[in-house]
Amino acid sequence: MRQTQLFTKTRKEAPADEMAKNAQLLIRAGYVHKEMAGAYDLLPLGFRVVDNIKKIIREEMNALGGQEFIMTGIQSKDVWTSTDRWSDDIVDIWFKSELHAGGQVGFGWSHEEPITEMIKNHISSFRDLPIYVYQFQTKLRNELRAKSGLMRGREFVMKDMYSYSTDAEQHEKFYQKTIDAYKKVFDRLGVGEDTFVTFAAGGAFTEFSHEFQTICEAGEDIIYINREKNIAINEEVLNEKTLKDLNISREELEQVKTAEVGNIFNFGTEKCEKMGLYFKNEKGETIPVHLGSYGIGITRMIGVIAEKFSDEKGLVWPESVAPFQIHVLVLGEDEIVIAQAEKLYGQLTKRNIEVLFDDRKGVSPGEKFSDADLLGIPYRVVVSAKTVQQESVEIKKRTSADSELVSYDEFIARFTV
RNA sequence: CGGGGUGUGGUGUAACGGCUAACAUGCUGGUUUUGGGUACCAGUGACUCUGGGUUCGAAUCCCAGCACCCCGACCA
Repeated sequence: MRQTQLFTKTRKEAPADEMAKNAQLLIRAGYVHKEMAGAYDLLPLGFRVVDNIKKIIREEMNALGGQEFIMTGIQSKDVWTSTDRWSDDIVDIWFKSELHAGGQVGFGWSHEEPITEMIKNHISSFRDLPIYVYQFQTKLRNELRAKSGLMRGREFVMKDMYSYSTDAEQHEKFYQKTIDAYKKVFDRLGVGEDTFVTFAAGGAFTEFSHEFQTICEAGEDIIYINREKNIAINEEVLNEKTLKDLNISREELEQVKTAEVGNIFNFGTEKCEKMGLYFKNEKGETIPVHLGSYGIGITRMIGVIAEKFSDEKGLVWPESVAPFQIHVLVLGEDEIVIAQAEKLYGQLTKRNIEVLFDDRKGVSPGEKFSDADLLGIPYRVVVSAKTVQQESVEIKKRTSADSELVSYDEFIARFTV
């Protein structure tokens, strides 16, 4: 994409009311625009990042046998009264509205109840199970206090997957597979090293749920980890019993601040019993379905990545999520130089390599460099009078201070998969 | 929801209760410059969040509302 066609602009200063580093950088670089507290537009650059994150998750969820679908954002009151979660006294983050035709609707903060209700139409026999479905949904939550930029919003995108299984064993098998798939996802997103499968409060049916917690100063959670034994425990369940169960002592644990980027939860048969989701087994008996839910916060993930991968100059995207792979900068307005840059840009795009081409005229080299640093695209490639003279380009990784001169052919070859 | 703070051109800031609300940045036009936000000239752009009140006079003081930020609580 040509930078002259990109409608967003960079800015030197972040809005004064934005304290969170992730929001400051993302706004300055033009990835997002703030509509109101806890609500951010995804501008073209931010949209591309979200898309890349989705692609990775989609691949891993499909590999698990997940089927992608999408549910509505508005939800009926009845569905939620069956599990007693419609009341504001019980769920305090509801956005609700009245229908002109009469009756109330809620705006989805979760889809556990509606999906289970919908699934009732499709399950009657053990032959119909298991079912794994997932969606990328915009969730609306009337948070008492939005904060930390993209990390706790009132509107955010979440991948939520649900598993419907015949029994505990079938459920457990999938649950474990999902843990592995999630690990792959976070590895691919570049945060695998710092992401821990964490024991957390489990609710009525199970003792623990599992949270995926990524070390992040801007996070809201405190967890205790032991890297060697690969154990992580949320502060909320850290007690003598937990330590004993996990066979670890308090002294072996390191306290870290984290952001919850994923959560997987076993409902057992509780919710399906409440909602009347049963099936007939081989013997013709009527049995409640086992339900599991598995979430990943997509937009929060962007915030976490921005927090973790950035420096004083700007963002530093991992290649897997970067809006573009290469940022080509043309310096000066010498016709030969511009022609060479155009030629390379054409060659790269023809090979489906994602390139942002800084073709702006009348913009000084310094400004282009600063913008490139702020945008944080993994590879910066400079085409200038100097490089053209040597029939080469200058490549610099965003993560490195050094650059190297590379011939045109080698440059193209290097990025051709 | 409890506590604290802040609302001034697009953005960041300034202005004792008193001249036409200042500066930087951005944007427009021009000259200049071309490997780290080049320099200069000329322009552009604000009912000082809203509504009341005090005062001869309010961006400035008071009250209310709204918005935003921070701390806490909350976060199946």
